Amino acid sequence: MVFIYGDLMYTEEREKFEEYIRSEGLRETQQRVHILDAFLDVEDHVSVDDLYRLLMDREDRVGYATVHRTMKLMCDCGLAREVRFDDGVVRYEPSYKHRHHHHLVCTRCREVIEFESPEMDEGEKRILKRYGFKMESHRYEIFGLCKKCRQEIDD
Amino acid sequence: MVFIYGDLMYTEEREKFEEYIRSEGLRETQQRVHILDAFLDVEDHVSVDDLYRLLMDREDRVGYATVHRTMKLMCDCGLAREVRFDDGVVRYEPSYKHRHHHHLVCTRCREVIEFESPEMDEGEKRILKRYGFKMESHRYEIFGLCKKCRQEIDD
DNA sequence: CTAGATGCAAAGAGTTTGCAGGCGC
DNA sequence: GCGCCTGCAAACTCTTTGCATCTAG
Repeated sequence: MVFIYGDLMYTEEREKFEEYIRSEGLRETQQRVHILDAFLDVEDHVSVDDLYRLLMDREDRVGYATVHRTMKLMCDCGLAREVRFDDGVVRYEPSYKHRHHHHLVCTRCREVIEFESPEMDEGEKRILKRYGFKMESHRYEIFGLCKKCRQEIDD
Repeated sequence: MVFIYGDLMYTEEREKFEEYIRSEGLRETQQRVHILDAFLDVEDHVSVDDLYRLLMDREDRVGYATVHRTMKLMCDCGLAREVRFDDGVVRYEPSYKHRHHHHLVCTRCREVIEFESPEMDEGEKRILKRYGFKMESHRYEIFGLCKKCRQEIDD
């Protein structure tokens, strides 16, 4: 995907964002736009700190608290989704048009691989039925060594 | 299970603990024993704060930091396991002789139901193979409404 | 006796909040 | 211009650490 800095890309996401802003009577501020752009550029699981640094590098000045507040807003409008791995830091991943998936997290190089598994979704349905549980969200994370790290360790 | 306060129960766990203490050249202090007993009594997913309060109620005086340090120790010796749900607090669950399982977490009453699912374990194996990933640990959590809460909401 | 353990308090790390001033609309 | 938003700093929450003191072995 070609990287274009600024407002040219992510038309659909921008529309969804603006629609939400309008429907809630909120305001489309420069900061919110910059944070959204940065978030969509990254295509990864980013912490508030990651985003803040990126924005500083781009000289889009924002406060730390604003990044926090804005990412919550992005979750509310369906563009982002919270993810927590095992280090106690909240990360965000794109949610719009991203199917729900799970994660393989390498404990050595910290790479995150996303996967889907229809057979596991089946198993899940059965569990929900068995316990009469109504799912709102779920997460499945496998921690361990990725292929590359396994090979490097064996050397 | 009959509740007996103090040192009479959990013989196997105590042995495992003492064996670990010995093998590492550590010390079997009153605090460690009290914390272990409290932890095993609870039979639930407890935070350090939960344990600390319980110990205060029992008038087993310990410091907050000691509970933290001791629960890490319990993880090292295989008697406890860390769990993180979606609120950023580390909880611990018994690990010894408890098969690995997953969690249904009710977002309304905070009840935690444990489940196992062989068919999902199968799916998992396939995923690991596909990505050449070596699993060290995993977790699967489903958040939503438990049966009881669903019914209460419908009323 | 003496290393390891404890308890306290202070420091960290991440997140949230209160409020004066700024800026969309 | 009104009211939401921002940025800062301070408050909060949970966890970790430094250090004098205590204690198990």
